[in-house]
Amino acid sequence: MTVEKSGVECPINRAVELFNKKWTIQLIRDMFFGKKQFKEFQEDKPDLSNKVLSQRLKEMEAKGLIEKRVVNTSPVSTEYHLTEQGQKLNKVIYELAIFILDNPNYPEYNKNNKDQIKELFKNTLKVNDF
Amino acid sequence: MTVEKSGVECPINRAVELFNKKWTIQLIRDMFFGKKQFKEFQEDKPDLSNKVLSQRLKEMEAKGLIEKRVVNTSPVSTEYHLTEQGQKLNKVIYELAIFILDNPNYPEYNKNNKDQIKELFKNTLKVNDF
DNA sequence: CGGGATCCGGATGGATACTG
DNA sequence: CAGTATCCATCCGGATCCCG
Repeated sequence: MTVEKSGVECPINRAVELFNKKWTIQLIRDMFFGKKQFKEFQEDKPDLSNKVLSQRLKEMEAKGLIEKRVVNTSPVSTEYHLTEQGQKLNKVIYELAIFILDNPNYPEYNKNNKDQIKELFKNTLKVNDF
Repeated sequence: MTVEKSGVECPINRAVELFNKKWTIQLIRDMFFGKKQFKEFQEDKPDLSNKVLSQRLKEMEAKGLIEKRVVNTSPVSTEYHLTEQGQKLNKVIYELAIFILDNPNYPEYNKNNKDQIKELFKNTLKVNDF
């Protein structure tokens, strides 16, 4: 690629480093959709173990995508939020969704639900705001 | 998520199924940047083995992202191209690149090279065409 | 050149049990 | 609720050799 010749890594390689661990993308999506607590992230993911979830959250925090807030100590209450940087992933998530929704290989998305889901993503991700 | 309640999978889950595997994103990027041959994909990836590359190409073909063209039989010459669907990933790739380039955590991209790389991606991915 | 077959190691992640 | 500690299965992928 031309990028390498200028002496820097291709940004796509950097991006892959950030997102190729399992569950990472879904966790970011979940935070856009309002999930904050450790347990919430596991609700619709029966095979996301404590260990892996804990690892992912730490990694994402170390990479500056999310931040951890200890809200209360007894009972323990912790919240995870997207950082300002993390929120800039809204367009990536949106384009991923659009790619699938507009893909004829996924007929489960039809005229009955497609536009609704698009609107849901568009509003939730605030695609036009940033 | 609200999506699940409408009876369909979240499109992000579907997207993750497509791109989870190692090298997939880079291979798609490479094809946007003109690479076509088996060997070309390995050039800047010293640890992408024949086996894994072969697997990835087959998977991507099965998923309708790329197509295989046997150009010549002796000597063997095969080309891999993005399908019409695959080409619609241009915006996903673009947004991934932009996210990294505009991220202050990657100071290797500075005023000297950032705009150049952005232009390169914008032109190569033809972001405004589709 | 474009792969297939085998072999094998390390990394990843899931299950379970336990703790503050 | 939010994790930690262990154990274990699997899977993924790299190396090597081989073939048309």
